[in-house]
Amino acid sequence: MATISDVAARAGVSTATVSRALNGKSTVDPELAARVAAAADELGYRPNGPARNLRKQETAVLALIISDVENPFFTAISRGVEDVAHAAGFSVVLCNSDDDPAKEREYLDVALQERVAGVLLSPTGREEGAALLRAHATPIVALDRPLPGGGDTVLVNSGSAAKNATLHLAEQGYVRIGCLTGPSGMPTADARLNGYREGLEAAGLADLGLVRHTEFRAAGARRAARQLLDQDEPPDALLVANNAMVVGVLETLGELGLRAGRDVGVIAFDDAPWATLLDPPLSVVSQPAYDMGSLGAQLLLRRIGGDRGEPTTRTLSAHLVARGSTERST
Amino acid sequence: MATISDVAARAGVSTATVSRALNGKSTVDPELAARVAAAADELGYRPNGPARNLRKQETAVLALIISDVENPFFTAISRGVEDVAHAAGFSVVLCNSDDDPAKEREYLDVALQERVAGVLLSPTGREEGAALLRAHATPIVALDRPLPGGGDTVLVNSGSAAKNATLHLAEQGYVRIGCLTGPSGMPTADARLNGYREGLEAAGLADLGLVRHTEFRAAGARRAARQLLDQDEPPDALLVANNAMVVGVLETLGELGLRAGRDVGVIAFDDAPWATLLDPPLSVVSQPAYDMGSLGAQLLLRRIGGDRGEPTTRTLSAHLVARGSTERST
DNA sequence: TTGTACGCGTTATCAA
DNA sequence: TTGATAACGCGTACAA
Repeated sequence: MATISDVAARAGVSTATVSRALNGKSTVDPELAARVAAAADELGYRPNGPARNLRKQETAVLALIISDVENPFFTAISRGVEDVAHAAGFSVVLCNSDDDPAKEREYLDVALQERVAGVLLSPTGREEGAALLRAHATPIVALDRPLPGGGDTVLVNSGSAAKNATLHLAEQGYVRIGCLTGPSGMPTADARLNGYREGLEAAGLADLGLVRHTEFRAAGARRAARQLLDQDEPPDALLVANNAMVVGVLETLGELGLRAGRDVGVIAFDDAPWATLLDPPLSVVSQPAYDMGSLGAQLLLRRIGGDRGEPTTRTLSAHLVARGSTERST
Repeated sequence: MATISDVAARAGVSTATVSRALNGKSTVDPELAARVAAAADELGYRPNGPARNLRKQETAVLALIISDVENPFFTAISRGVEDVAHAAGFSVVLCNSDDDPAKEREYLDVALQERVAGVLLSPTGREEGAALLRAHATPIVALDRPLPGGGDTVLVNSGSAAKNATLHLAEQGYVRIGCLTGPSGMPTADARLNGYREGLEAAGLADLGLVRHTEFRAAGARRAARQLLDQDEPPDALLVANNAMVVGVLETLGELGLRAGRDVGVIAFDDAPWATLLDPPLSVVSQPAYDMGSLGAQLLLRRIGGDRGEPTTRTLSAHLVARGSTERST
């Protein structure tokens, strides 16, 4: 592949002039610049990225470490990140941690090694990973979940949204409200559970212990829902902590011949295009995932740009979308 | 950040020895190797990726250029790619082309500039992009859509799957079968349309011109479905070319008070977790997206490994999953 | 305004 | 087995 000296030779100038011309420095004779441009074009010259990165001691690459691209919540985040990054001339390397601390750590190592300009991380839990990055002065922004040691963070008010959702269920007349949340120890799972409990209390409802922890997936939720609903005194409503899980819950309802809304109130985190297609339509807590991604990327780019201000935490608002699955009369 | 010479100084050896020790060359005294490892550990040393890439004239990075990560079909592909790449020690940079040739071209430029080891591309259409890569000897694998100039490709038999889906509708007693497909000129859209026409013919049904082209999104499909169904002689069944579009179609059915299956048979490309939650459950043509990704990555890695064999095209099979939305009696 | 020459951090070659 | 040294391709300080 053609190098800068090939271009220089062809244009009859020095490599320095080529570099200057191609990088748009003003201090270059227009005629020479034209010759250089022509030569570069003819040779199909592309600056060698690694060489340039080495020389400049910086890259235009962001690492985005999330649990799973197949989760619509995270794909929306990643789309927000990508759009902002791309507009600023940055590339994004995407990493699936599968919520596995070891995998997360591994990707952080790669990010460090490749000298990425910054990292967007949805932390699996209590990490020493954060310290790792800080020690190497690589800017980092936490998404969706806080970073143990602090730092720039973009969150959603999961807890209060869960509380509101619980209150909404209570207002609709449900009295035995249960909750399916994620693995205990995972911040979002815990926040939603706490919000749920606050909601029960605020509504004056007793906590009947109708709670199950499971991984954030349909299969686990299916089992958990089955357990809860097979009890002697089953819940008459469920707050479900994410989109994948509610699929399992609704399947289980179907198997048991129960109808969402009428028999069991259902509300879940994360809206989806298909939520309105269900019968009854699914009530949800809609999270601004795309905005989280784009805001996080903006924060990160500011740091990369040299901002040394205090760490900021931005908390975005989820909002409740009431549909038929939380109406008894449905 | 610590460099290799820092480590060398601390361990009291030369940089060459450090390099050898850290890269596990056998020709290094165990005791020295231990000293090096200790020094590297104490300094928190990470080899400088760009420097190494420059020196080795190769990177362990794959570029994946798809139209949109928010499309579940492509996220499944990207997950397949990522898993295989990661297992082989490669990173993946993810790019959303939005089916815009200009954006695709831009990303190809970046990929070339960063000297990625290879590219996985879902081509927007008739490209000169392929030629670009070939000219620079960067291995490329086309996913889901063929590359104009040929080359390694992983496809799905969209066309025959569409034909089967059409035959299935005909067998179920539908006689005025329409088709909503993607933009004309896009290979998958055209293949599905052609398959649909073959299906009509094989079933002995007249082609009534019940075809609409739209972008692969819900909004376009909504308008198109409305147009078709508002006709004097509307279709009694629809073959829909993807998952996002069928959301628009089903919404439109709902607005018009029509029931899938009973009033209008519906079958769409791409299965989804929520397809069975609908009433009636949605019949689909299920595509092996994850496998496409992982197979594509394997093909690419083989090329990167130096395989100079003939270009291969692998065509995977989609399969029909009949559910309630293609049953008149539902 | 242009050119020469150095160094970014590694790995690979060659002698020792 | 080890060390000195030369690249890899680029950007930039300095000299012209």
